[in-house]
Amino acid sequence: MIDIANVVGSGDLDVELDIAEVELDLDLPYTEYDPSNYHGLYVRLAKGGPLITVYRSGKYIISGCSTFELLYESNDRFLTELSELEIVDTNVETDFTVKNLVCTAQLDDTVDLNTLSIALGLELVEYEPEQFPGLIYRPTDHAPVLLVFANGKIVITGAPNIDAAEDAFNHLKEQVTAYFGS
DNA sequence: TTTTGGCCAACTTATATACGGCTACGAG
DNA sequence: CTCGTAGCCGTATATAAGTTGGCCAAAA
Repeated sequence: MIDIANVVGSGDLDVELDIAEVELDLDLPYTEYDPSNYHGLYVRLAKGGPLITVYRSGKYIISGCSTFELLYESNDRFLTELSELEIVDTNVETDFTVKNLVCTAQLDDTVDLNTLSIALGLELVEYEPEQFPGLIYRPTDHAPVLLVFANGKIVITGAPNIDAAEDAFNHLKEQVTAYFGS
């Protein structure tokens, strides 16, 4: 079983924006625009909620969602706010899509990461415990990258959808089972 | 030699994971 | 004063975005 920690999506409003003005027009309590720090406008619809980063080009990113539902709901609310200000049409098509999923999972047992490096194939693994305690695994036939920790905890990142994340995790489990036995 | 252009990389955000190092604070 | 602990930072991963700065080379 894997859990979603973060979902990231992006879309395109297809209009050039004066983001300083957009910040004023939105009149929301949790926005931030500091070009000396970063050129994107940060918008949160709720305190501590998902972050929407808006660019001059009209492209935007939503990150920090723990569910797909929250991601799409945030997108809808954001577009509603913008259409109420007549910045975009009510039925604007932004081609909003999920770009990255960060998930966590757990192996049944602890793992010796040095042994696992050999089992997975040294050319697909990065493991430098003095630099970072997790083993980094980039499977050949799976898009996600997996971080494996000695206590059996796993982080799966870079998946475009939940199936890709699950497939990558199942692949890792098969490798572990095949090499270490069940 | 100086200026200009092009290219690439870092920057920022969220998030889980965990380890070493550092700072700060409280207690003995 | 010293020791222990707690909390935070940097280490690394992916991804979208656009700007900016650095570096190198070529032209003036």
